[in-house]
Amino acid sequence: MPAPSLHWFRDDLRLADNPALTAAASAGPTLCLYILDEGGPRRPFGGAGLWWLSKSLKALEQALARKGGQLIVLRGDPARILPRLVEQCGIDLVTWNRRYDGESVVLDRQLMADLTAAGTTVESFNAALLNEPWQVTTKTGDPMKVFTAYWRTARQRGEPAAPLPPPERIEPLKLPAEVEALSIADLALEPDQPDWAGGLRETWSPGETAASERLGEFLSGALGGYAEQRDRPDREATSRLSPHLRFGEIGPRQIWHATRSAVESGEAAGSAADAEKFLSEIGWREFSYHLLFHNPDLAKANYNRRFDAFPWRKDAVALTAWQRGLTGYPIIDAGMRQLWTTGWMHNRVRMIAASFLIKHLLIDWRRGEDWFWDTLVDADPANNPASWQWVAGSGADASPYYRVFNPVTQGLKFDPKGIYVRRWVPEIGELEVALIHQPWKADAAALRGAGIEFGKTYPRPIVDLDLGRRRALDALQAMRSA
DNA sequence: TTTTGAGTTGTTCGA
DNA sequence: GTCGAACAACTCAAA
Repeated sequence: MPAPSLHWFRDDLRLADNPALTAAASAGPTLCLYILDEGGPRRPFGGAGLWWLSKSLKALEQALARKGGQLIVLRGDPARILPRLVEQCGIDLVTWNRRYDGESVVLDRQLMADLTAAGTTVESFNAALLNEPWQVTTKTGDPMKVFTAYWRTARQRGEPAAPLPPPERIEPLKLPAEVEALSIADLALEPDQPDWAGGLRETWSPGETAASERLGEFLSGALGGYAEQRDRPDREATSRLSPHLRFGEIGPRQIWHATRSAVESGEAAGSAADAEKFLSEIGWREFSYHLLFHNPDLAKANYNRRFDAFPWRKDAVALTAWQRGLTGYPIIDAGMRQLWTTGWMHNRVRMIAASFLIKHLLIDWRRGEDWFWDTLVDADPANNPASWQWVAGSGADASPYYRVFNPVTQGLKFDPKGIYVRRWVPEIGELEVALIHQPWKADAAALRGAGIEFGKTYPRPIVDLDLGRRRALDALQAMRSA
């Protein structure tokens, strides 16, 4: 007896390895629903995230249509929309894939209770993680707090399940006339006036198909040498899968198995060591979700509460200079402009830029986390706060306090020829390699030759590195003795 | 309960 | 130019 079912898409905008969609589609005619969550307690998407979402929903709509299905889009508060829709459409089965941020956990739990009480079956699944956050524990059953121990324990649980194929066919459920579905364009997710998304369009292809192609290209290309090259922002040495993962256009089980089989069959360019390094990055994503689930206020509160006494500075001028890529430190300015233009920043540069804001400028990590949340296409409720707290030293597995990245040293080490800087900070591009990461050391002739006038074409450094470093170490001392 | 070894991503100094 | 040590002390995980 076919049961009218509803699959609620959230952070799982794909057909393959989507257990909740598969369950709904095999039960009977299926209403495929996306709700733009507005006005509820959940953290709203940033601008870059909304852009990606609009493209990803379009790709999902087309993919569903190829299977006979239809994407229904609504906007508003899911807690109000979903129960009414279930009643209006006579739905017997509601499915979704689980989310792990505190607000979503509360909302989903409440919805499950309400719908179940009203006589609807609700089934939730795991599409986002290799391991549920509660499945990896210490011997005493506590959440893990150290990455290496976490990842070792997670690995000992065995291979992740094999990914599911997409449903062969999705029978659409006819909507009653009183339900007014929107088009994706109605959501007005893309920037209009001004249209700042040109760099995003040039850089990215959202959607499940593109995600799968990206993984394939990575495995047969940049995976070779990944362990060594992944820190080089001047090269195409990373997977660039992060926004696809963020929106669930691809899942970690698919990545895991594709990587393993590509290496074993010899199709991949990389060694087993490269694959291990890459998969451990997936492990960091898992660890971040583990931390978020067990610490729902991860984006708001210091994981290590001793940092509540940290003497942050308020400095709107410096914060703006950092956001706009006008700090006078080329590697940082390059990263911040790459972020603004493409919605993405190389991970190594994220660490350098974050360390600079937190330590040299002494600005609260939450200001930086907010900015990344708004501008990153991969802004993730777990990865973003966990990584910022890690750099700040307030997070799990925190770095020693004296680990203050020097933007010149880091630039010379990871962008040795200045290729990355020249690409994003072209106004100093004529400087020779020795000066490209420290233009203030150029003499008058070199500056004239490169067409640089400090304060006009490019800023002087907004803070002295030695002063900034000492001030950061002093601040940590002050916090410790507070 | 106590003890012990270990812990993503660095910088600077001085030999 | 290269290399090792110091940086200062804390928490976690497991035996």
